[in-house]
Amino acid sequence: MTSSDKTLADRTYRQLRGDIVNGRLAAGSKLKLEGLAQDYAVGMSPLREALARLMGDLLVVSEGQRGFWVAPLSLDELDDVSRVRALIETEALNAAIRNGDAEWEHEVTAAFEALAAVEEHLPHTREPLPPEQLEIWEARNRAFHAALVSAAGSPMLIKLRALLYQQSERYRRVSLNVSRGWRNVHDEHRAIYDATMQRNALRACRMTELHLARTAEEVRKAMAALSRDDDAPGDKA
Amino acid sequence: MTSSDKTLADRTYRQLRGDIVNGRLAAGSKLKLEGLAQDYAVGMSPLREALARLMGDLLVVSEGQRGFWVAPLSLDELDDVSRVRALIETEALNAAIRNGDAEWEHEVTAAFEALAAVEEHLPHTREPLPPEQLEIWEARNRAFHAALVSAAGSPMLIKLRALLYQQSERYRRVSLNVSRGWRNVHDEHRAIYDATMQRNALRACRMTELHLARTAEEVRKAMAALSRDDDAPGDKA
DNA sequence: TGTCAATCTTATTTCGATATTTTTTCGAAC
DNA sequence: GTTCGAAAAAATATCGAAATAAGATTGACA
Repeated sequence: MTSSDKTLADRTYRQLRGDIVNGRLAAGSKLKLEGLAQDYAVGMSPLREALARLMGDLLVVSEGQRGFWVAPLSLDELDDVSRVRALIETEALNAAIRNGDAEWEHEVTAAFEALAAVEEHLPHTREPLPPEQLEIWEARNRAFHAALVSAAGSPMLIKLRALLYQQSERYRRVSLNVSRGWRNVHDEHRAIYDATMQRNALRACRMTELHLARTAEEVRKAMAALSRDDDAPGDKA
Repeated sequence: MTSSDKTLADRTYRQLRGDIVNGRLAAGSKLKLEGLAQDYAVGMSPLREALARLMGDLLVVSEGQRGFWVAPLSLDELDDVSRVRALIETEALNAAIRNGDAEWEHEVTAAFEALAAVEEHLPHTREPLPPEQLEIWEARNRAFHAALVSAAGSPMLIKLRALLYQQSERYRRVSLNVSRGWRNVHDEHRAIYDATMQRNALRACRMTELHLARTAEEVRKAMAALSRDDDAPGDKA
């Protein structure tokens, strides 16, 4: 859509990726090729190509002659992803604080202010965020975290960080659908931003770890609640 | 071939991956689809699927309607990959030393001894290793490093480690074709092994870092020599 | 020398044929 | 009457080949 969609396979890859990350395609569900080909209006070849690429992003799994599934989510994997993400993200942030120049500071500031504009009047109530505002917040949150590490000077670190961020985002979306309102995520972002601008790498990394750990904890609660609901689905059969 | 080749796309993926990692398909070279389809005796569909998956492994790059290339190698990327690999690998080794049980110790020991059996009568001369012995050494080196971290208890860490190992292997293969004989790589492996068995995580990680840094240094020299040769290819035009 | 158009090469995609897995049906045994 | 298993049927994944469309190249013309 927005960026380089030179081929149908490209476009389909991006669409599928979005639909998996935001949960429109449920975790663990079977991806029936014929249905997908219809929904996305493509033939088998570009579709399979897109799915093959998504395997590399750890968003899709496949089994021999049996087809493709959306990669499942689990509490164990949530822990795993969160911990590895903290490792990568702090390493990258540390490097960025060492290497970042004035332009980087400017970009981080712009990203932070854009994010702050959304976060400052976030509902403290327990009503769920309207979908389109959620999309805006997701986009700016992603942009802020990406901007922070953009000066790390390590393409590999940045690639891995993006991979792990995307994994985390899948989990986070689960919790946002169940969430009892927003914790003070904005304060956490501000703490990271301030420490970064002061070039206090140690503090910036600690704040990042805290931020990731709290997010993971929130997701963990939401997922635990969900799986309890699955076990005891109430009255309706 | 050996493992799960349930589909043609699978087999082609593995074959291509091997041919890229061991350098049979040169870094940066164009992957002409028709030619590959002939060489690997497959149609377009499985071939493209395999290439799409290789993009996720960072072994292949593609550009819009222009096709596929073997991902290029560069000195900058070598540094980048080596550093990130050290980060991931030490983190994983540290966790493995914390978590590893007796079975893990046994597996590591078996892998080390298999590797040692090859390394102990490695030529100290400057003759290049015969290809089939090189393959054996590569396989056992890979198995040893994989065994070390296998008890890390973090699937994600292990996945990323495998990705980075594969990247490093591409670079290492370059240097082995130019190499002036083997440095005492066996002593380095033994040092890592001994520290690991003593559950001395700090020392094991330091030895690993040293091992990776030395390997990277060797590759760097080889690549620098190669690119000098490219610039001044001698008499022949 | 630069630009445009015709042509050729190559990547991309569609579509239909084939092979595999899953489900259903039917029958026999317990 | 129920359970188990085999065989047929349906659904689905995989693959190859031909059609399409995009990009690169060449050569004529200005």
